[in-house]
Amino acid sequence: MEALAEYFKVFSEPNRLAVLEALRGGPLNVTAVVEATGLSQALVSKHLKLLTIAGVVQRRPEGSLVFYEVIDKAVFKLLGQTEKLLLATRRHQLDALAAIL
Amino acid sequence: MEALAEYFKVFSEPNRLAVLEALRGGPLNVTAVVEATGLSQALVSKHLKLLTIAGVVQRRPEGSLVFYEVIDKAVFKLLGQTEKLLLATRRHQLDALAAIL
DNA sequence: GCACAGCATAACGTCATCGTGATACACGGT
DNA sequence: ACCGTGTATCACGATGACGTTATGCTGTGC
Repeated sequence: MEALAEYFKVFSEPNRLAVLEALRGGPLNVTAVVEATGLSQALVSKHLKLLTIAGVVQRRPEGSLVFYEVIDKAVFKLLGQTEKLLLATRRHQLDALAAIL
Repeated sequence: MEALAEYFKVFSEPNRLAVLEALRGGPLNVTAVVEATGLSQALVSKHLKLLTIAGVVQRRPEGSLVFYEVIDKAVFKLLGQTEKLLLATRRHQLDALAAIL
């Protein structure tokens, strides 16, 4: 339960999700992620480190560049399913609201 | 993306997950959740409020008691799948470690 | 109408996380 | 060996979340 909450925390940050999303198409180096997301370099570096430690992403130095890659693309499936549940939840809320009004 | 991160944040707290877990079997009133989790009453109340606002849980006063119930049990599916992915991730990490040693 | 149980909220201290700006480090090219 | 690009890290301030203790509120039974 502890560990599960920690894992969820990894995905509970908009900028971190943006970084992940940038990596959906395949490996990118840090600067490319910076350009794709519009975030500061320091911030991207931090988030990538976190994602690496979390085991979501893999670090691969290549010459003077450092490429990052999503290890298990199933994370994107998780993101998708979570979004789906989120939408269903919003529907329920609207239904509940409609039942009152 | 914003909203998705917020939604993930709902599940990124051990005690909140414990509260959810307590509700897996069906509706419970606050005191019952307190007993099931061992958390303080005030804390349980807060987490339940959060879960309610998030649309995960539904509040239903019944006499002097207040029952809470998980609206869409699909959340438990989400928890399960996330845990599965977490385990797979751990496996990858161990594999990577083994490849080095 | 009172007392009590159940639940919610307020106020507070504490701690973690986020983002930034500045700086250090690593590598390749010249 | 030096410079520039790319990346990581540090130090800092700000913000927000969590948990506790204490107090309020609501409904029930006497």
